[in-house]
Amino acid sequence: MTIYDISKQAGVSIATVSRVLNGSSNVRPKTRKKVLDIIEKCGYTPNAFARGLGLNSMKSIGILCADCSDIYLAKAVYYIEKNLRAGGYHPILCCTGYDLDGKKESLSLLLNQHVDSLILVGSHFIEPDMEDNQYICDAAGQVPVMLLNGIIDYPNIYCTVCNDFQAMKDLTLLLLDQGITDILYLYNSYSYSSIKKLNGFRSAYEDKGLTLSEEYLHYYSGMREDVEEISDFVSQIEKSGLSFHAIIGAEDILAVGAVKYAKANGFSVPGDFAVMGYNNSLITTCSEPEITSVDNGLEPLCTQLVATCIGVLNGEDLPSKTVLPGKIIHRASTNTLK
Amino acid sequence: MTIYDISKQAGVSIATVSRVLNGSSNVRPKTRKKVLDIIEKCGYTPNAFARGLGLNSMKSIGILCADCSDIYLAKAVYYIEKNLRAGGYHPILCCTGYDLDGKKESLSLLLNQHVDSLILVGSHFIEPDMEDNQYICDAAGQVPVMLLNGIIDYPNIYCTVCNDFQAMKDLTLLLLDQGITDILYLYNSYSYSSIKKLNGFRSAYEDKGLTLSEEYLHYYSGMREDVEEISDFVSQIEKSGLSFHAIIGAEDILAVGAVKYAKANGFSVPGDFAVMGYNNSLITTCSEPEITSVDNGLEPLCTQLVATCIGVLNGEDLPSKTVLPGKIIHRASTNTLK
DNA sequence: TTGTATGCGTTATCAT
DNA sequence: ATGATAACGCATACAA
Repeated sequence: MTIYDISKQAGVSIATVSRVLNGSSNVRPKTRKKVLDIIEKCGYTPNAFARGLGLNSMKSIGILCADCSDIYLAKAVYYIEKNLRAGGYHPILCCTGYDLDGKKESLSLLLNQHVDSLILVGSHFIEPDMEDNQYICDAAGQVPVMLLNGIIDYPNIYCTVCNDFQAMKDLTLLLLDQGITDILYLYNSYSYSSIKKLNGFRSAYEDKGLTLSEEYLHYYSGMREDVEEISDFVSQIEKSGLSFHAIIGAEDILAVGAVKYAKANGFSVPGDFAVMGYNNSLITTCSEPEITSVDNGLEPLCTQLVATCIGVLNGEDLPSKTVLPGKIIHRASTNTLK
Repeated sequence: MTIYDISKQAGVSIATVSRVLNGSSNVRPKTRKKVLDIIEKCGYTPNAFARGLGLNSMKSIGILCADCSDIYLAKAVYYIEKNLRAGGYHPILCCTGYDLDGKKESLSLLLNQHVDSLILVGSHFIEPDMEDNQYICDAAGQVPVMLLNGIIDYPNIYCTVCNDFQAMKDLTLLLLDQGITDILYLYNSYSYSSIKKLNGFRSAYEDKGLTLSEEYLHYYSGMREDVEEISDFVSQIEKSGLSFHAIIGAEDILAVGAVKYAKANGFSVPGDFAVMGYNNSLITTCSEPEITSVDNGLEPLCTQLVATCIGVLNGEDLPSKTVLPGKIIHRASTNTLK
């Protein structure tokens, strides 16, 4: 069933059928109806490949994410997918893994598929060494590139980010304002966001005229989702002689591990120390007590990103950087709700 | 940059370039090298749309899932994506939502994109009323359809499922064998898997010659991921006068809610009652105590499914139904580890 | 082993 | 308002 079959049955040329299909105004209403009726009757749909060849686009968008089974990235993919679909685009998903080579290869794979645009989900895509981001800039030479929670200042690259710096700073200030200044800070990544958060943490101390001792900063390099291992990690830190009255995890899972540590060692949260997480994911409410966390507004972030993406594809001139605020969600692991 | 440019530069015809590109053996090594060198030099890659038009395939596969932000479905999508990529296929993701119309529309969308095959992720796709599954059978008329954790007996539909019946039965027997027979069973779906699990639960009682009172079966219809609401739900049941010494959640989140209920009301788990979940997802270890759960072998399930998918596309004759076993993971919420 | 010619199903540019 | 026809870039049957 092709456009020729329809044109024959309708007694018109394929050009007219094509016009009807694409909503061209230059078609007599009567002709349009006749053609539409036949299309309906035959259940005809245009061949997407041929259409793609002609238009040089299949309205497909490549979504790159390190690991779509990650609870946070999965949510991002979900919102992005929904918005893209609503805009008439087809998302092609590619989970790249966390290493650079995998990302490069995935990106090239999608470019070969002739996607209309690329969406890079998560700050993990921005490497500290700018040279390692060159492949992204190169890609931007072919199609517009959207970054979620990452910044690269380059033509045809559009960034949508949460103000993680400010959110983490506010979170920290909540504790400092209560006089809690010995805060154990746990992080597990050197990604763009992670660095922003750490800077926010530092900045809170500066604002209060306090000096932050580096020994309170601890990088966890174990299994991402192994709560037990994280708990042990905290235990090690405590045994090394460090004392603290709060723990901030740069990601929720670290905070969950901190609560586990408390339970395992008979400490009370927030009695003996407060615990805070980041991302406001489901696991903050699975924990006991539930964990105060930052909602970084993933949904509006994704909505904004896709709007920019589609806008750019439509030739609109849009700002290359959008920053949205985070929001602190108070729960029982802290005494911050006043 | 097209195949014509390459052919000119190499001084051969486009047919030869095409042969080189597609690994045809009938090319003189010298010619092949010359062509490959030029391709390399120019960084040429064939146009995917034109290729798709000619071959009537872009090696793309539609992945349908109700909600890829669901912790379990996200993992499934992850494994499936990985295996498809490894097989040289491109996954087009479509989150359908849980209602039938959304599923139908999504499926038709992907079919219009001319995917080579469809993968339906999760038992939610199988409606109790077989008539409602007709659109899936219709789709199977066009491309092979793969079902993860669902069964439809129909030509060109291939099913890969976990033996949820047996796994839930085994889980229940662990309790019955300990003399715990008043088990509160929580479920939140009437999907294919959910029914299988419930049947497994019932069957365990039958095997032991016990009669199961229907008042122990409770359907939770609230927000999927609202732990607080689930906790309240259990509280209501208890207040209605039902007494129990174990709670089985047909999904982990229900078990997490059960543990919350215990904490909120001063009960000890597993002292006052045991708690069991299903899916062995991350949240079982975020809970305190950690929750005994069934690992339904999602990774091997997905690997098997994709292997079948690619096999079928290659014309192999493969079984239309594969059943893999689940595995109980013992944790502190039960006294079952002997 | 290599080249020629045709088809794949559209869209778009001309004419009419 | 409508029709004829040329791209679009590749694969492939057929010739040589």
